[in-house]
Amino acid sequence: MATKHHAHSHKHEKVDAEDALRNAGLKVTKPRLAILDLLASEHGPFTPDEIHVRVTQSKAAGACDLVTIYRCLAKFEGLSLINRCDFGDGTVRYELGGKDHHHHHIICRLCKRVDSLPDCPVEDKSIKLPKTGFRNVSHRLEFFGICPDCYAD
Amino acid sequence: MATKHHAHSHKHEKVDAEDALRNAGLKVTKPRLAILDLLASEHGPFTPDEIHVRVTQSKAAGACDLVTIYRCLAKFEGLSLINRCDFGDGTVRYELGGKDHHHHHIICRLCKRVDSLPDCPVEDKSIKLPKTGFRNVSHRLEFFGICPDCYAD
DNA sequence: GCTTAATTGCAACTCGTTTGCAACATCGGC
DNA sequence: GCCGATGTTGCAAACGAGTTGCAATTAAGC
Ligand SMILES: [Mn+2]
Ligand SMILES: [Mn+2]
Ligand SMILES: [Zn+2]
Ligand SMILES: [Zn+2]
Repeated sequence: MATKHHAHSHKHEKVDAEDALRNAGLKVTKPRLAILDLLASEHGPFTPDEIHVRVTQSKAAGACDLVTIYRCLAKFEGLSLINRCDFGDGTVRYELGGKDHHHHHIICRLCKRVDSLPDCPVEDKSIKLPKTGFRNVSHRLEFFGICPDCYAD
Repeated sequence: MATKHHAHSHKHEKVDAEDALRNAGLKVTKPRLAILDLLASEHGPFTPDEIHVRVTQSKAAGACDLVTIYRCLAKFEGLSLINRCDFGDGTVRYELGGKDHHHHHIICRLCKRVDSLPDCPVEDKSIKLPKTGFRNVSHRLEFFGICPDCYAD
């Protein structure tokens, strides 16, 4: 259930991103491919600024404006191509996402390192949510602590 | 375990807030009392702006600057007198807090109403946190949904 | 190729929050 | 009660992530 190949393409790494854009009804542009390629190659999550720096430095796409990064990310998020993470530190972060990529993170309070937690404890253990009368309930859950590297003092 | 009375005070409603400030080593000022009184009388949580409006309108304390609200809230939070809530909507909120006031919220995506959930499912059910090697782990958990009032269409 | 609609760059803007600094109020000591 | 040291406040200016208007550019369909 992956890796569909275009008959005439020689750039295999980009086929997935191109397909994703075409399927979403978006035009295939250099900045968009570069963003999707970055997020596919590193889990992140990355801030728009970090994405901008990396995309601009990458040979693939020449420099592009930060505004373009913001606008692409907004589009991608609206189409559920990526997930937005908010760790409450004044900037947002993005990682590749979609339906079945729901997961959570643990962030080191000192070095800010972000680890992804593979399982969602809310879904897994069917935590008893107090009956609130709310419908269509989703959740946001993040953990904070001191990572092994940082408590080696 | 509450309601210590100052021998000479006639303003009984303010004794708690005054004690809290004195115990924290902070000077007792009108804006600080007004903020603590507000948070003691309504659960909130409130944005700094909302606090500013209510404090300024309250007869108790004359107008004070928004900057003062921010500075008081920062001090209070540092001393764990209040808790900061971040619902990811571009502004922060505060409610009375401290050690044993840990709880979570469910926010309506439409009308933005905030309900407090009395129990913490993470602590209650000792959710098996994947062994991350992190120490001193805390968490942030919020729920989002459509409240009963809003899905009456 | 040509047309049209989407995308981009640039500059200006928004808005929550922070900071510098001088005026001021609180508190402990007298 | 007054006084001085220290903490607190108001005002204005700055900050920074994110947004918006608009003209120039480019991808996509024919
Ligand atoms: Mn992740
Ligand atoms: Mn609450
Ligand atoms: Zn989850
Ligand atoms: Zn909890």
